[in-house]
Amino acid sequence: MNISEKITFTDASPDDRSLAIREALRNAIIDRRLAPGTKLSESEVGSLFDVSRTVARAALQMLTFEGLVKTERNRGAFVSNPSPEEAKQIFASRRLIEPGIVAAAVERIMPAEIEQFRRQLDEEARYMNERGPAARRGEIKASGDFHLMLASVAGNVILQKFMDELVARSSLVIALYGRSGVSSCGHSEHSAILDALEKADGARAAALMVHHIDHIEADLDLQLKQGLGLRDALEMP
Amino acid sequence: MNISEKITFTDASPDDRSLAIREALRNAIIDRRLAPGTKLSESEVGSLFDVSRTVARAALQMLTFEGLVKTERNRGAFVSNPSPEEAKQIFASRRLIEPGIVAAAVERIMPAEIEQFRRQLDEEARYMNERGPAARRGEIKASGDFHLMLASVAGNVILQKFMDELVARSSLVIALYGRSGVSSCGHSEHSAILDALEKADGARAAALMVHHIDHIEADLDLQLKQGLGLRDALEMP
DNA sequence: TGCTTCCAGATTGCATACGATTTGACCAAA
DNA sequence: TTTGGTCAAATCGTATGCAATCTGGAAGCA
Repeated sequence: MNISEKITFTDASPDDRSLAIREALRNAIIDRRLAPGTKLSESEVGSLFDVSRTVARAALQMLTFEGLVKTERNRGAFVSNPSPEEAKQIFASRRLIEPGIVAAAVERIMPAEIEQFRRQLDEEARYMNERGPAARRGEIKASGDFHLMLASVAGNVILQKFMDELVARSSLVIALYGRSGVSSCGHSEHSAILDALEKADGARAAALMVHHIDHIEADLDLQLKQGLGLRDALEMP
Repeated sequence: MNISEKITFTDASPDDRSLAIREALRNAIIDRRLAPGTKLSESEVGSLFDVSRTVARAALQMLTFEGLVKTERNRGAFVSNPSPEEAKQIFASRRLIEPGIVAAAVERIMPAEIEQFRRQLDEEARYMNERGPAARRGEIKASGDFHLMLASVAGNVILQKFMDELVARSSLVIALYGRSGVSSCGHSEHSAILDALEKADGARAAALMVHHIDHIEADLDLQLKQGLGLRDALEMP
């Protein structure tokens, strides 16, 4: 395992260390530092973060709930290896939820937040112009953060949680099935959405969002993709 | 605590007992046998189900993730006491998701499933005509099950999980803020939705669903409601 | 060689032990 | 009566130990 970002526990999180571990693993997964299928053994995670198996286990359980990790009884936890079917469902869910989110965001967004979005887009652009895997990771992360910021502005905590899950799982899917790594048109589309937001044009923003999701999904190669996991293949009648 | 429905572990669930406990507690909560605010101590839950705190804790953690239980550090777990604000967000989420679910269900529903829905509606009607708290509980449960069946037919596992959470939390909200207990018009509206489904009229089914959700929410009294919990009141700036 | 059997190592599932934190009661003082 | 302080009981957070299960490879047999 290769989790460089060691956590200083006493620092940011005086309590609930399992939550911090969950966050660290989450970041590692959506950053692709942990590849799908990687085994996450309780003792290994525990010793990496200097905690007992108990708390490592709690973190893994949380990730399992989010769908980022799959656990098999008596075998352990593995980074999820979403099937094409799963991928389609993830994007179907997003197509359903995100237009509503931008519509809500239009009603509530404040000038200061628009400014924040602009800065976010600048960061996206910076990563886009850089080369190398680190920049790619940064780009994926930043792109996801755009959607999460929207959810945050929309002001519905429940939808925000759903989006947290959907965006994270999308990152996994893109890592697995992405043709070009990141759809390069993503940035300009984000930009267009923000423009519509600024003009308080909810209908347009929602429509743009649907197209945006379509484009992301269109950049995937969801045709059975040789692998399929072999184990999953047999479980699928 | 008053959980009559003792589980026979070795029976239905050879594995993962925490999952069974979660299910039992879930049912107790959405059936209102466990009132909002009730403390769910780890040791108590554990001894009730004849398991150690470890597995009881896991069950409570799952329920916390679903929003049915709130845990405070070093204090324990309590049945959620959703605020009016939370309630509004729950229904806003449902208004966003459920129309899409019925639309998807229209595309995939099979005759056998329609038959199943009819039986479900019959059961709803039976409870509706009975009197007494047990019938009320049955009615709430059956009414929620209708929505869950729809999600199941829609065939999107992720949305199904979201709906699981939303329906369960809705039950809690109705228990807390429901004016008439159950909106009596619910049954006929379910019936109308099913008719539209049968005629494969997706647009109409979706529209009916939105109205249905509106009606459920309209039956709630979400005006601050005296209580507010005192503790929550201070945490809310 | 190829196939089956069996055992050792590793890992999880679960229970329990111990320290830390909170709570509520009791008692004293104003 | 009310306020404030101290302490014991209860409960949670976490580590660890043991049994059950799975895996992989070595040995045995055809």
